[in-house]
Amino acid sequence: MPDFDSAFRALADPTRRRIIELVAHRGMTAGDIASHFRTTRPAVSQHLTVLRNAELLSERREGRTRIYQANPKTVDEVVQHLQSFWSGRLQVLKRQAEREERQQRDRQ
Amino acid sequence: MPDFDSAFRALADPTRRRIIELVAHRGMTAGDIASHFRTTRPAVSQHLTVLRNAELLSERREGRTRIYQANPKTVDEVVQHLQSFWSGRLQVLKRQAEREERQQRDRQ
DNA sequence: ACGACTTGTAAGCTTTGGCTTACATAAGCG
DNA sequence: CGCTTATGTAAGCCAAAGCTTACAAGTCGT
Repeated sequence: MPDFDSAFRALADPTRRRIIELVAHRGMTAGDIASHFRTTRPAVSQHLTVLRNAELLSERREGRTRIYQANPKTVDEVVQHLQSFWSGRLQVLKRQAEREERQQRDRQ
Repeated sequence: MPDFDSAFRALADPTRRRIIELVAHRGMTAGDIASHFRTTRPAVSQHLTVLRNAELLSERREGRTRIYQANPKTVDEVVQHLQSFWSGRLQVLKRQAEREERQQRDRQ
């Protein structure tokens, strides 16, 4: 079970979100990931630490490189948690909002 | 279309996430919301501003009160965006991870 | 053992973020 | 018109976060 607090905090940074997208499909080495950004390599390394602590990425060592890959289970749980905010009322409220929007449009 | 950056940043704070849960079902006045927290009312008011700017809440004025309610459309879009990180590979990777976990368990 | 390569960590700086107190604004009520 | 109620805004403070440079720690090849 992930810590939602650290997960949401990790997702707050745009660089970290881009990192997750990068390694969603396949694993990549730390240096390879860093090369996709303008910031320095240590900065990216720190982002990787944050993402790993949030269990959004998994790390495996291979020779002298470290390979990072997204941890789909955690992201999935974050999505589930976000959806549970609405506890099934999402659809209801959405329809309600659309209805109100329609009424407002029709009034004009 | 919401600004994902401000939305994710808004969700990074635990108090703000609790606020969203509070007003997911029904609208509540600013003071009513603030009474659910230990922090001062102005602090909560600032959180409400952040959430409104991220379009996660909608505000309507009623007399001398302001009523806040979650904006399901934006939350929904954030969820969609998170899921799109995986572009359909979520299930694949999840099964893969579970398979690896099983293998690792069986090895012990 | 040595040198190059890959990566993480420490220290320090600057910006951002959240909190508090004090003040401003605006609506309702007598 | 004052007075109260409901709320937002401004100023200032402190902690957290992100960046950079410098350094440490493994790993591979010769």
